[in-house]
Amino acid sequence: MEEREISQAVISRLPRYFRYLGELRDEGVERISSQDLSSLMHVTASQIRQDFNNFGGFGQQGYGYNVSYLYDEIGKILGLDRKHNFVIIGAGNLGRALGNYMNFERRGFILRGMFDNDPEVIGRRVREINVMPMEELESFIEDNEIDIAVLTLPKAGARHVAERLAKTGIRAIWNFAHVDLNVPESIQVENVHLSDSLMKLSYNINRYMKEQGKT
Amino acid sequence: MEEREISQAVISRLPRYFRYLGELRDEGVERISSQDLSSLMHVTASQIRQDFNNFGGFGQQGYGYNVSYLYDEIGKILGLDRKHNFVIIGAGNLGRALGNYMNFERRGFILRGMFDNDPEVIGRRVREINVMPMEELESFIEDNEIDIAVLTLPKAGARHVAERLAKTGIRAIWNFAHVDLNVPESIQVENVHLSDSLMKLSYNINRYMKEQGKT
DNA sequence: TAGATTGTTAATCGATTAACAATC
DNA sequence: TAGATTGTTAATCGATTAACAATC
Repeated sequence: MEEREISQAVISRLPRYFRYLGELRDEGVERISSQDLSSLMHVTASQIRQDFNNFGGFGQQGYGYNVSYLYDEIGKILGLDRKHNFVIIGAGNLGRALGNYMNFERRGFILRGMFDNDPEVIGRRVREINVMPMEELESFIEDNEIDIAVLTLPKAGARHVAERLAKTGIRAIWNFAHVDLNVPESIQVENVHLSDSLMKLSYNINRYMKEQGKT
Repeated sequence: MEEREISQAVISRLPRYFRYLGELRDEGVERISSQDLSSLMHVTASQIRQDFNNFGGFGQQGYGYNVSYLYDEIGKILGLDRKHNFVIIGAGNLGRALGNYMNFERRGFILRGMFDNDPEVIGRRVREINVMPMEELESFIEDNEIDIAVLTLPKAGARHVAERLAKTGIRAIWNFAHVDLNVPESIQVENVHLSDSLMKLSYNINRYMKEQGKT
């Protein structure tokens, strides 16, 4: 039924719907029309209906969408009804910050281990997790059914680690390093290139200043 | 000359070009054709030429593009030839991690201050910066020509702080909080919604598993 | 039943790719 | 000059929006 290939443009919008529906649900709102949701989220009602219909009809004519039901369904589509074990590779500032961030747990993402090759850092505790040496990476992944590896280390290291990961049973890499990784198709990669994001911001600051200067 | 409105799709690709060109330059590569760059970056040569031509002709027929020149030009387009002072609001794990990250400085983004309202955290040092109380935010922004505010605090706080920021001379917000901010057009907002990114990853893991199960 | 609002088809818009003339 | 490769126009593709019949 839901076999058509869904475009990544649609996928990228799902978490935002999920966020808004969660807030509506918490406020006790029971139902919402695409029209009302559209003015709340500043997107067109048409897009909302198209997006939801990629996954089958979640609404009801004349009524709209049941907030709580829709929230749950989108959660399922996003796979948030499952548990995912993850490890963090690179226990520097960013790695430790992500390790300490508890909200991922709420969504079913469970931190199982952290790795680093700096003797200074190995053995340190982040919550109840000990930072382990890189040698133990592969065996730990196998033994603990790890799905996701979070890469928070410098460029060169990231490329190398990605190659090691490609040989394990890992399913996905959440990549914070400033490189594009080259891994088999079976491993999903999601990049968070913070400096790219900052550069976009920088561009837009400049653009706005120029526009003002001109008009 | 470069007055046409450039689409955000193009802008989003610029940092990636910049990254590849920087690496080529560091490797001593002097020139590159759109064809060669295209196979390196796994995009079409046509797209590369279209993208660059949004900003005027950077290449030369029969020759290609001068790597170092193109790198500099894209840097300028992104506004990386200027200095931007920034503050971090929310000195939790993520805020401190970003504060400690030195690479932003290399691109002209200079950390000037950090703020929090938790007495536990106020006064702590991150590099040479003292975490200040929230009361001092507005005056500090005025006195130190702050361009960018990085928001690394919980939802509710973020919305409130964004309102306060809207009344200052700030130019941009780099928003790590899981809310959409409502600020005047004159303030550029770039969102880094980490949990959205993680959900996308989760979706793609699931999708791949389903595809495998079927075929 | 009448009114509301979805699900879905058709129209539009924008972004990507292909093709090729211009030119170094 | 001949070959290479850009800059740019035209064609295609995909995503968004509009419109409306289906239906609760």
